[in-house]
Amino acid sequence: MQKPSIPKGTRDFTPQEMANRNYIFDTIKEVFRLYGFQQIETPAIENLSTLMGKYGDEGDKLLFKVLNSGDFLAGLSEDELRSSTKLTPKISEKGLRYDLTVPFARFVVQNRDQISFPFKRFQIQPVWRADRPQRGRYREFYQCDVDVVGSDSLLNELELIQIVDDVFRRLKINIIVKINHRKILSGIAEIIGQTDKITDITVAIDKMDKIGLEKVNEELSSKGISAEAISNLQPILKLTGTNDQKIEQLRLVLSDSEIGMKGISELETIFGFCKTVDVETPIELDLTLARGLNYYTGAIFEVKALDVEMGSITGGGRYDNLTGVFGLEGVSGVGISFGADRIYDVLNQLNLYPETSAEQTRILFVSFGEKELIYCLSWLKYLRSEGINAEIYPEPVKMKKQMTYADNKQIPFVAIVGEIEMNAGKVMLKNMETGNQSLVSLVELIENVR
RNA sequence: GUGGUCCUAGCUCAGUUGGUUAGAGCGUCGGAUUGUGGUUCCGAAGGUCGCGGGUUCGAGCCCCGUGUUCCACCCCA
Repeated sequence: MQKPSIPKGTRDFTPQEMANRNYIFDTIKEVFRLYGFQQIETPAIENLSTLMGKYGDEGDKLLFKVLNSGDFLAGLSEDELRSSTKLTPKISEKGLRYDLTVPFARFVVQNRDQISFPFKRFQIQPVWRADRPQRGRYREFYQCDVDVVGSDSLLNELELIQIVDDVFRRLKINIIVKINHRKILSGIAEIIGQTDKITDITVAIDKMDKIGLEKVNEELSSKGISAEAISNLQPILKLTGTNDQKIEQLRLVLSDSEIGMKGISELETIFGFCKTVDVETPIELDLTLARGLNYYTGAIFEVKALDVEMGSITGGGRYDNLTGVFGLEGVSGVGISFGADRIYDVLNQLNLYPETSAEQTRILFVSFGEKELIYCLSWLKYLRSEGINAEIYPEPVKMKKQMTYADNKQIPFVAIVGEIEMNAGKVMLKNMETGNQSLVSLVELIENVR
């Protein structure tokens, strides 16, 4: 017999774990709806043509590809069989979704006749990445995306920040929102005369936190960025002070860059909005925040948990033309993605789950024979019609066994039914916590259990 | 993709310089208790020591390969 196992980076979830996970999903959903977002779903598999080339070379490598059906090797030449880059497109035309944003862009383009803009959607589904699993990193994990497309207004950015504030307040996780702007990063590249190196620059300074200033400079240098440019970059990397102070300093440095100044003014607007509505969560302008995905064009966000060592638990930003690659130009979008599994890890480490779980059985019927089982059925039906979670132990086995079942499932009430109870038209109701029990009628039962 | 690390019962882990028949706790099942769980006591089941090869009279222990776990890099939620 083989030992069963699951693929690396995937997990099973027990009933208790699912109760905890649903607490997260339900909280997030509730907040999303509060802001007027509507749920959609898209398929787990997409055409590879939809996915490839949207996440950079690295992303393409991390896509799970699905083998074609049938004799997929038929008619292939020697040459094609030997090169995996030539072979892959021949034998696989579908892949598992890598995130929810690109499938959403596809959805918008394909269903534009049924969508009125601005379109506010949320989507909670698993995504798959052929990454090496490690702490906070899985091959299958859930993202909870909220996006607004078809509106350039920075009020959307504000609402996303409010949603973040709201969700993590409800989950009782202390966070900091880091914010940056792609146009400011572009402005910086422009000022130091390295516009073509914008990706290398952002990737390098994204690591400031992790590897420090010196190593970042080394990496910049190894990417072929001149010593002069690196030296021009230093004041920006070392920016300190409040957000307002940082913006003042940036305004000086970027005064000759039109795009940079545009970014500054957008961020100022967003900060202004946040003050207007009193967002309490700390928000920090962090120029080292770059985010890998290259489709962002405006504000970019990232959320870090303050009390736990963990990668970002939420992230997103504005992308001006995501639908362009699918043939719909001029639709701007902004969105964020809550990493449900990392949030789950944070909650587990801090043990922040609420005491009560609504998914529990309230009362278990325990019986001694076939007649008693039948007697219980109408009671069960009535309790359920009253919205009380009730179940019956389906076999009249030894009482100890049935009681243990109730105990393990932490069911607070047990109704014991034998001949005495049946003859009286009642049940013996036992409170499992106190151990007290009494003979009760149906009406009394509901009063006690509810 | 690169480097390191872990793996012994369902779970958490002991296991001496390589030496007879591999242990414990928890959990499971049965009994003490024919209509009463969470406490207690007694008993039982449960293992190809990740897998494959090698060294040896003899391998859970040493060597090689491989898978997996966790960690770091790359990248990312």
